[in-house]
Amino acid sequence: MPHPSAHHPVRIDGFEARNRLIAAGLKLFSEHGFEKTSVRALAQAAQVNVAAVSYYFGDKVGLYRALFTESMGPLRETSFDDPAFALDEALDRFYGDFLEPLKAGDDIRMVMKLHFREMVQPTGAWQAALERDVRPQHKALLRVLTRALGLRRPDLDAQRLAITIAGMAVHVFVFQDDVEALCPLLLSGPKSIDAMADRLAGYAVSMIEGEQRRRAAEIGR
Amino acid sequence: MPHPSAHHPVRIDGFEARNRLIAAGLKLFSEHGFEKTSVRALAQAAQVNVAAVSYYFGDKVGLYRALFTESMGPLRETSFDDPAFALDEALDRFYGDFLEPLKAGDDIRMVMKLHFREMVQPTGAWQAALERDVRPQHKALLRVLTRALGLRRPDLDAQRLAITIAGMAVHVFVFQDDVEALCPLLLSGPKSIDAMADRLAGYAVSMIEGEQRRRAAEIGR
DNA sequence: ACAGTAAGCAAACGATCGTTTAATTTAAAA
DNA sequence: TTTTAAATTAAACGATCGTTTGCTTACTGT
Repeated sequence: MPHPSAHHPVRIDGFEARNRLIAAGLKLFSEHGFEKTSVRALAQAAQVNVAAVSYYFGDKVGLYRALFTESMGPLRETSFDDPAFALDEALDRFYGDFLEPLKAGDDIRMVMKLHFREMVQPTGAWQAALERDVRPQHKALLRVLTRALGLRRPDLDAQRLAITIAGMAVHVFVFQDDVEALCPLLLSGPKSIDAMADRLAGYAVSMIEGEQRRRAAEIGR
Repeated sequence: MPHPSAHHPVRIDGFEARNRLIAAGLKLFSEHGFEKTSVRALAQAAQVNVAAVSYYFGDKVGLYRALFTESMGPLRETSFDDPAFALDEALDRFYGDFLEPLKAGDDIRMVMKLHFREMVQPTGAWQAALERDVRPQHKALLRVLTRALGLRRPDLDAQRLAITIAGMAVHVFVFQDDVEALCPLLLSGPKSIDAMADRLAGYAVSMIEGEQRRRAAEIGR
């Protein structure tokens, strides 16, 4: 009775229950977290039997891992660190790409919420995603910054800048709900999100220019 | 057999077990979250009987609420928005005050971790703390910004700035572990934290100056 | 010394959890 | 139609959860 993902099943309609479980898991896990979502609640939301979870995914964490990896879709190509880009162009692309999923439907928003929930409550699935998705983006950003600051290798202050600039993008996702509660107009609709990405890029440019001045002044004295 | 917090108990040594439970709860809740921390694990860590939790706090969430409010200590006076301060002074104080708890012992760090964990996994205790602690800080920050931008009332772009500037401080707390994993030197020791607060204030100043220029250019065209 | 009360404890309670079992239904292959 | 295996189901499993129950211990005040 192993779940059929190993030896490909013949039946097609059986995957409908599987898909419904994925959808229900995405909704419930992102809403209430992994621990507070019971298998029975998942089954009820997906309108399947309780046993379907272990039947299709082995166990509860199997379902979690499956929707965590499957629902993320293909990894977007990141190329904002192309030396051909000016600094503001690169940052425009960085924030534009980063916040773009926010404009899509609720599904992707739930996936994002799941991911960033994992950062605070690591269940193990995050570590893999971090190494594969976040680390390259961070290193690319660090490359852009070292170039902008005229460094050969990133130093501690370049790291501080990179962490902060990336953190501004992350912040929009993580505290999405709080932000919307505080100021609903700030992230409503694609227009507002584009504007936010625009502003964030502007902020980052200002920060980098300020850092350039700070370094110049520090060398001067 | 109601827990003695209502009718103040006479015995003193009984509070030792209570204090140990608070300490253990602070540690375990901040490490593993509320759901994944069992009452038995709490009792074992505090070296008390399982029944002690309901004896002293009524139930598990009673312990949680108690340590959530008690361990936070007296609310710090926030006065960074004094009009007498220059912009950079105000922001220095803002980030300095905000990050100062990071320099203290592990206890306060755990309290902070608890608080920001609540933001992602609200258990209800957060909403009260948000209205009482965060909202005033945010409004004060907004006051500083409207003054710096020469506005009469905060507009959408001022809100964007405020959210981002505050978010940079929050980010340090929430992703403290990830940041330390990525670059251990960035937040180790009071010196590094002071430096981080210093840089963040500088970033914020740069952002605000950039925003001033952006507004001037927008009016110009 | 003795009564009164807070504190501490082992044990058990009922509920819910994730998971498994065994039997039945369904539908494609023979 | 018969066969075969996947899909689905109700029921139960063992474990763990938060909490409660009596009972014993230790201390205080009269």
